[in-house]
Amino acid sequence: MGRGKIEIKRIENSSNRQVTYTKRRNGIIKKAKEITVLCDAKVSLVIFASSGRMHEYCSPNTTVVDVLDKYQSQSGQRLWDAKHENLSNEIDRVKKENGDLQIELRHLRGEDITSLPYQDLIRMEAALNNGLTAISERQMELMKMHQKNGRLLEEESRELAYVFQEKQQMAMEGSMRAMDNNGFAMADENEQQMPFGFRVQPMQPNLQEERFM
Amino acid sequence: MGRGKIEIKRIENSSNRQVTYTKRRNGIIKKAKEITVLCDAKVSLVIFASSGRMHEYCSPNTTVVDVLDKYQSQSGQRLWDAKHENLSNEIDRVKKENGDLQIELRHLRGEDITSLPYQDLIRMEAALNNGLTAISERQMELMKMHQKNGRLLEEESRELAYVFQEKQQMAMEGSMRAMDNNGFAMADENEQQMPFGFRVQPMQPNLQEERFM
DNA sequence: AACTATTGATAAGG
DNA sequence: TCCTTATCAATAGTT
Repeated sequence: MGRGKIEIKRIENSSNRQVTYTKRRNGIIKKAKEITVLCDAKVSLVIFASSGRMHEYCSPNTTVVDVLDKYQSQSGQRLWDAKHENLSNEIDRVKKENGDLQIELRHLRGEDITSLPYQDLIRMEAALNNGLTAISERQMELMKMHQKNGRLLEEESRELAYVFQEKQQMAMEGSMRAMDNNGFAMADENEQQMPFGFRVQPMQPNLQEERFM
Repeated sequence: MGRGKIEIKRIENSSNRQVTYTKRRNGIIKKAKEITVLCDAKVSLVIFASSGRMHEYCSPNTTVVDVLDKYQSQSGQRLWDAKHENLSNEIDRVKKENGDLQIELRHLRGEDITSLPYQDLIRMEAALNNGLTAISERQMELMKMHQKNGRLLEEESRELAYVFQEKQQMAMEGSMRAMDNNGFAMADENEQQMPFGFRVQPMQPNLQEERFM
């Protein structure tokens, strides 16, 4: 289709090749558009020149993704499953990590601990005590700061006293309750000692602590 | 190019459309092959008939995936990303959840708490106390079971006693230390009360507790 | 599916 | 790069 017949083999002359590429690329794209309209077809066409430049055609009302989804399902080839798999694996991994963290948190909150071995209970107790120590010290710090700043007003002082009293009260009750509930008979020589420290019952922070900050 | 000119619009006659589709599809694929050879181009061509049947052409030594990877990088369009946006979003979500859980755990362990408001400290203290109560009670249970099973041997009994004594000792020391360290002067009317409960220092589970399980 | 008149695409040249 | 145009290729309608 031209001034002379040509053999279908690589055009060695670079500029001729470039010209032919442009002409034929336009031709193919035109044909693609025509078959789309004439025959109700869906076409996805991507062409790269040897230079690397890209041109594409995709039927209207479609995306390359749509076409390739259908392509994938019909060809049986997996186009993006490999990529997909990586992401899925990472999700699974992070979700598992998430689950472990949740379980750890639940255990630290005293939930679902009946299945834990004694050893773990000891470890958790240590960790919890550790955390409580740090928090208590931090609370102390905060209050010292308040005092130094002279912002501990008369009213606040009374509220603080109330909070402490409350805490102490709860701690006592908690200890009593623990004894009652467990009804554990100590060995003779340790009868008067309270095992595992004095535990307070959890409290709701519905008091005026907010006013300290 | 035929016995008569045709308008480029949908061919209403179904069998005509089917015939034209086949002819033109072959034509396009032939052109694609030719430009591949003549011009060193890479082509990915996927065509769907309105019937749903698919035909494709892809340059030799290439895959559709290769071509579309290049397509994606050059077009700036997101081919896979669109597919994977949901997955990516989920990863982000789960990772964030993960981070939050990690932070919560660190806080409960007493780490990075200096930035926390007083209110949160109170809440955490409550949660930790809650957990300790549950764990203590569970430890009690386990020991009662041991006793009932008659498996609390003479030696174990002595070890148990030792452990309790140790705990009690540490609790006392912890309280003293807390007072010393904080040096917090209580309001007059609360002088004799210990704020925030008695905190024991963390302990290492290096004793003989393991033998209980 | 094959044929062929006709249009369309394009190679080479300007 | 774009236009021209002779020539070849694709294909519409027919058989």
